[in-house]
Amino acid sequence: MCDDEGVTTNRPSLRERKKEATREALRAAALRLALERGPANVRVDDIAEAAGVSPRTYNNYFSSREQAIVAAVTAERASRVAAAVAARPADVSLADAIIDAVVEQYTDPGDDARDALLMITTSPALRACYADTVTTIEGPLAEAIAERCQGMDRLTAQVLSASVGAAAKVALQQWLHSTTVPPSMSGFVVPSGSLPNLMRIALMPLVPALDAAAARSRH
Amino acid sequence: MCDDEGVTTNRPSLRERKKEATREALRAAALRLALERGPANVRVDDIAEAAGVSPRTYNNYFSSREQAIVAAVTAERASRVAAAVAARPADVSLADAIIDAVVEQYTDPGDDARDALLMITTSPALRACYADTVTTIEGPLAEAIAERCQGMDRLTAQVLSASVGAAAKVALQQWLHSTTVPPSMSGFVVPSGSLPNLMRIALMPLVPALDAAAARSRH
DNA sequence: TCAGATTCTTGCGTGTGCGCATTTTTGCGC
DNA sequence: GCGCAAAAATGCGCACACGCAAGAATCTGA
Repeated sequence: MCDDEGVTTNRPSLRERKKEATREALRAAALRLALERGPANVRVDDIAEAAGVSPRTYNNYFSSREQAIVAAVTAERASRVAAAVAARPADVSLADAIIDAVVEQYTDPGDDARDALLMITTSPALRACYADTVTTIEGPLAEAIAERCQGMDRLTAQVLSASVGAAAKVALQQWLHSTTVPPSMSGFVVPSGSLPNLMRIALMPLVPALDAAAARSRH
Repeated sequence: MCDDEGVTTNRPSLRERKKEATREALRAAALRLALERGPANVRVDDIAEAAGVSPRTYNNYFSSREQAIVAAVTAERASRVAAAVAARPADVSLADAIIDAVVEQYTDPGDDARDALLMITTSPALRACYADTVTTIEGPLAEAIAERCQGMDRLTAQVLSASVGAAAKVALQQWLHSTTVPPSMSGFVVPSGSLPNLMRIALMPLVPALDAAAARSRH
């Protein structure tokens, strides 16, 4: 009786909901503890305990200690990039759609993630882990590209999305590096400024490739 | 007396020679043991002992257990790619120079590395580690690109080399995946054939970007 | 030749990643 | 409601990555 399921919620079967709940709990706990005590003073046991699960379970969700912390900030960036690309009207070029979508995800989060970013930039281990998260967009982005350019073969879509991810990673590393070595050497260029700007500049060299592939896909 | 040093050998100061020697010893020992017993039955202690160093020293050279094994095959691929790009005459396009140089490094090694590759494709952990080695070319390749196109800014060179690395990685993963799932599903495309062919195809979408950047660098 | 400064090696201890087998939870058909 | 299959959580144990500090080897300059 009182079996109210599937009416308002369409798919997430209870099992997947709990799964996502614990994942979220781990993310939140990891971020909170890391902000409180500093990243170095947080053991996985602490995170697991704070999330109310076994330490072993933690590694069923995250394969490294830092992953949970950065995941709290990264979360569903990948799917949002893909969705943003798909949401762009069909008359804007593929390159513009992708660049805007990617840059959009890295514009000042403003909210509480501000100090989290600061912490990430401080810890080398977190920096590396954070830079690696850009590669997660490659899968969904490849799908979005293939969806937008019907004639394009799968491999090209994958290569393009991987290149976009690589460019974004370069920009991210450049930005992380510039923020950590403020006034010392590196006296040559570093016109960085804001991350969105830097990322937009980094993606520029790929525009010809995206345009050509898009044109080719339309015969 | 009888101090015969520095005459024939120009620089590698004893210290660096020993360093490279132990690194090579670790590579060789790792590969040999992995081929004999299978990758799963090799502990880092075994490799260290076979190379005549402490287990702790192993991690001063390689940060993961698989790294030493794949390093035996990968070795100096990165510097050879850069050298190959630099060696191409100045009248061939940047895109052709890079594609030929990259593809060249992944053409059938033929020699004893043949069965090593087979072993790598068999073990998932080694596959992942092997796919990651392509990113090592990005640094040297970026330098080679910047060297060839003097007017190009550093960031563009980095983005292009990172994109090339990403494309190569996609090709490699596709190839590794195709060789492990021979007759099952995946019934749609997979025109792979040989790795060099696949890699050449994967790099094609980047040609417009490379051409445009090269043209722009020459004003 | 020798003393001091680098750099590499090593042992130790801690925290981590993960395979495996077991127990608990969830989903589903009756 | 009930029992069974699938999947997740857990406990256990081993091997690994790495920081730290002491010791040995190498480089430097006099």
